[in-house]
Amino acid sequence: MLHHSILETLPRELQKDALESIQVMRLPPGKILFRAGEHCHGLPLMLSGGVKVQMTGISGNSIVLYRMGADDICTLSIGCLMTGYGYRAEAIVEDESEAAMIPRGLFDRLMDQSAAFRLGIMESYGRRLDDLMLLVEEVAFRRMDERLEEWLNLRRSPIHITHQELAVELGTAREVVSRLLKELERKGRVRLSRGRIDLIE
Amino acid sequence: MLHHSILETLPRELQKDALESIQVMRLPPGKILFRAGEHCHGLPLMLSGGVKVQMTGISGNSIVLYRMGADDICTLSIGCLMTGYGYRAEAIVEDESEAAMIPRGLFDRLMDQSAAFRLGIMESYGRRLDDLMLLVEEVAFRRMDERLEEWLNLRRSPIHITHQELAVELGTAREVVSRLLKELERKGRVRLSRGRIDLIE
DNA sequence: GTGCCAGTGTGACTTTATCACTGAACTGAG
DNA sequence: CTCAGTTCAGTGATAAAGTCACACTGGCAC
Repeated sequence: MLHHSILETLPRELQKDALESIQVMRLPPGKILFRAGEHCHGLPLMLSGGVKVQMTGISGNSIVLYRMGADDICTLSIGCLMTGYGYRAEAIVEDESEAAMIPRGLFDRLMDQSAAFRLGIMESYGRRLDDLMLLVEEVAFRRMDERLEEWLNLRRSPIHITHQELAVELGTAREVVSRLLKELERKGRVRLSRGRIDLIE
Repeated sequence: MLHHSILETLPRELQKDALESIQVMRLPPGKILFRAGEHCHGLPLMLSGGVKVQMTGISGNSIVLYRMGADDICTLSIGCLMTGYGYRAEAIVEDESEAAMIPRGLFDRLMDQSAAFRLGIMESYGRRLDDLMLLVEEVAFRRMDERLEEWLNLRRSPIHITHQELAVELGTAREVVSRLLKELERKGRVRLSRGRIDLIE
């Protein structure tokens, strides 16, 4: 079902209009929502599921910048939509998701006619900037073993992920993750197996 | 003089209105435009000069996130303005600057009534997200010696800066900067003196 | 001058990144 | 099932970067 809180805020008539011209996309896990360099043809509103946004540097290394979940707005798309530049990052569907595509014309109309819609967009932008600022600090100054433990503790055991994927989450090298995990296993905090991490206690 | 391209785009009548309720601030070097935790009472438009935005992590380390110059918009303020949260970063005036303060009410009105104003705001947001994404990649993956040289080569010799300040620019430790600079001096690329770096050639 | 202090230099050590390689675990074809 | 190919994980060696501790020094205030 098409349900997103930013659409709820619209006046009844505008909402009706909107619901007609919006198409809902079903996104299976692994699907690429957009790639680096691609152009943007609409603003995706996340209805359900989960999508990660990551970027690959010139060095070839990648890092996950943030995630989008139900009721999020793909803020990154707005910039591409307005300036016509291509995406700098890529978005990969993690959990079975649904997203509503708002075409450029409708976006302009909603921005023009609804203060609540504008507020939603601005808030979303603000949160995203905040996320990225925190990430910069994290990457620049925090210790990798702390960040790894924190990341693990935010999940529910067992965690299905390869060391390489975990390295991309943290923006480091696979070997570093392997060594730190091995250290945690020695301390009895985790149990390791291929593509899987079990948290202990 | 109050001149900012986003104001130029306004329809004549709105522009007249705007110019009346906007107050211009003179900002001497060293002045703090806003501090972390402070609340925001308007959107600053940069008319001239230069301001750096930096953030201090829990660790106490700081890093420069980006700079604002003439004709820029302090995008970071919009989020604070709309959500009411405090700033996460601080803004420090570097060169003698002027900024126009757009109060909340006027901002809302401009967003409501001018598509060009909205476009300007969105573009500014997009650029800022882009900047931060590039910074994340830079901090996570690039070598410090390269980043240092690049930073130096973007300035005009002599550069008046302490090693500590340069460390904040790059998000690293003072000792690292000192050692890398010493290495550059040994290679004959720079000449070092207290609070000053001369580029050679 | 003398004392003070921000700024700088450097050794010792830890943490993280990179490179190179090994072996183990899974997959699919036959 | 067996074998070959591929992905994933472990690890040593080495280099780069971060941390801690402390010595030195240039310039300003008195």
